[in-house]
Amino acid sequence: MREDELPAEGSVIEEYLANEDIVYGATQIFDALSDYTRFQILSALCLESRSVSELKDICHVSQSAISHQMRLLRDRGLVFARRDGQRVIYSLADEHVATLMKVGLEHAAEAVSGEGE
Amino acid sequence: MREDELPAEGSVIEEYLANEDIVYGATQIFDALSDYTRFQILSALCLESRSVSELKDICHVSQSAISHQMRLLRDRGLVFARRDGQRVIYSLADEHVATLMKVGLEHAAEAVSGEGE
DNA sequence: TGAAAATATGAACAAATGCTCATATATTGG
DNA sequence: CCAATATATGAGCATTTGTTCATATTTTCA
Repeated sequence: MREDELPAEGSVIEEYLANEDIVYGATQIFDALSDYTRFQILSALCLESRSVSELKDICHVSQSAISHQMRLLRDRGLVFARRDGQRVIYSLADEHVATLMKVGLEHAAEAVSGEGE
Repeated sequence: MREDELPAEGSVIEEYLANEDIVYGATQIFDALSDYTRFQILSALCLESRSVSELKDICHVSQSAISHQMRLLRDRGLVFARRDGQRVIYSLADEHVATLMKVGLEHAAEAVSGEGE
């Protein structure tokens, strides 16, 4: 089916919701974004690629903690690593991440500003 | 500042990222979407409002499990409850949720279809 | 009023999570 | 080759999480 042809009935989203693997996969990317450290890592990588030690400075956690988190993010296909001498440079591997973070931040910004209502 | 006036420099997103409360709030909404049961609940509520027992049937978990999850979602402002006789009807309270789920599902759908590469 | 139906809540518990600490591995320059 | 630097990994641990079980609360209807 060509991309500009819309299905006669039912939405693509509902098709996705009916697929257990896809739903589970969706929860996995949200899980990746649900931890403060990982969110900081991914937001830093949205702007530019970074080494482990740079990420450690940005997130104010130990080198080991960063490495453990990078493994998780690598395993889930959200970042990829490339070696540059002694350093390992991580980059964002998924274009959806930036979109998600943007919407999540907008949600939170509204919630924070509208706190005293 | 009027909404259609853009700031002279820097992006809104970077402003949000500099605000700890906003970043934490963002991780909280992702956390809500990171559990399979909660994701099912919220996706059901995207389509229409539902009672606890309806959600229990949709998610195949106990009534108690649903109630506990609804409390969490209520506390985070993602759903609101209205009583209708013996039933309590839950509705989606946040328009960002649907957007996030859509992007998350699209991400997962690509990951699933592109598994054998 | 009292039983039935729907929902909420608290305690308890197993599983998952994110960190630290110690140590292993990899790369570079002298 | 060796020391220094950067990163990865495994074990251990405290905390968090999602569920179940039992029970409380709320509402309706006979």
